[in-house]
Amino acid sequence: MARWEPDAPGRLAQAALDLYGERGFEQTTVAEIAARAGLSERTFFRHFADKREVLFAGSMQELMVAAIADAPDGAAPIDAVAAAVDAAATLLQERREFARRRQSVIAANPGLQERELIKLSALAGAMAAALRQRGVSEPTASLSAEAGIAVFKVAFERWIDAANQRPFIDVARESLDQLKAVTAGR
Amino acid sequence: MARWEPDAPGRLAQAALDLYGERGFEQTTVAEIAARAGLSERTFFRHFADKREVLFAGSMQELMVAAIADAPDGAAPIDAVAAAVDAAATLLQERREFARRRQSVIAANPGLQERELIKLSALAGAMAAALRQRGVSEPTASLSAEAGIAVFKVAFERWIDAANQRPFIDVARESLDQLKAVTAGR
DNA sequence: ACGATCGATGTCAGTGACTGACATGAACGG
DNA sequence: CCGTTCATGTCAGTCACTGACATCGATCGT
Repeated sequence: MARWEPDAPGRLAQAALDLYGERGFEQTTVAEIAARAGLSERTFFRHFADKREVLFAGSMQELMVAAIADAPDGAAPIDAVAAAVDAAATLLQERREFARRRQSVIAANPGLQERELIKLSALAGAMAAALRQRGVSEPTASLSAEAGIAVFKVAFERWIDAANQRPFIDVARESLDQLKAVTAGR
Repeated sequence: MARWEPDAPGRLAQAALDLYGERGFEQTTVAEIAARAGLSERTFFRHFADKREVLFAGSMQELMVAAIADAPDGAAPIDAVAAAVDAAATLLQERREFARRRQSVIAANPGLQERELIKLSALAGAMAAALRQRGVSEPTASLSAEAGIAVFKVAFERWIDAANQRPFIDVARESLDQLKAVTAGR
């Protein structure tokens, strides 16, 4: 028989998202999250570096980096980036309700927004590294990656909006076309 | 005679930058900063929302928003954004040593990087609003602003690098041209 | 001139995030 | 069967941050 209930990190993440949604992020103590997951406060901090990190455990970065690595040899940097955005869009499309709940918690708290931004920044750095791996030089690699993140952010905001039922991938592709138009001076 | 020494926020900011540079951000307590400025810990928190905020008191946002508002009527969104980046570059050029010290402290601490990112994000939001004020519609306004921030970030990193003695404004203009090339598929 | 008010500061006690040190006990390899 | 490992618990401590209340020159109205 197992000594402990399985998947402690998952239970903690679930309890945290629920409580953050019910009472708000600041009104929730780590002790409460741990109690709901049947664990001690100390164990929470063994699985997550801090109270915010529990909302950012995903694996989108690996997915997008892989998409860049797998892009066809002849693809321009911006096209490899577009493939990565497509991959992320597809992943999120499957978890739309989870994404919406999580985003509404983040939108309500500046500290969580900070964490989200640094995650996106790390993602941009990883994408730039993946581009360099393909032989793209700086600053083209960083600018391409940053452009991809900008497109992702704008598209995500439009997609998550309740009134908008279009697939993420469509919104993302449209947003990229619009960025191209903007930087072309139109 | 004045009841207190003048410019409490300025003294606190100076003491904080010095101490963060000497011992590192995490190894510095707010009590130490306040003591060096001849004030109480409580007073620190009356002037700055938290221990990080003391490094982010500048007025670059107003400057860049004004540059967008003042751009010629016929200017394309990306050109108004370019004018804003030029203005910021000129401001920072005059404070190069301060900017370098501050940046080396920020570079050493993820928490400070988070704060910097959310400041840049707020800046992007304000620039987008200034563009909308000029009649630019969404998502063009947001994408133009994000593109400007991406250029600013890349250019700043290259300019602050010790080996690089080129004026910020030159680096910034070159970076914008490179972003244009990237999104054009080159 | 003088009292009422204001505003920047100080003091103090409290909460909660996070950390380090040490203990526990089922599982697992040899 | 025994020693090690590993996920967890317990406990004490530090420090960021907050609310409540006190202080006392400066300032304003009369």
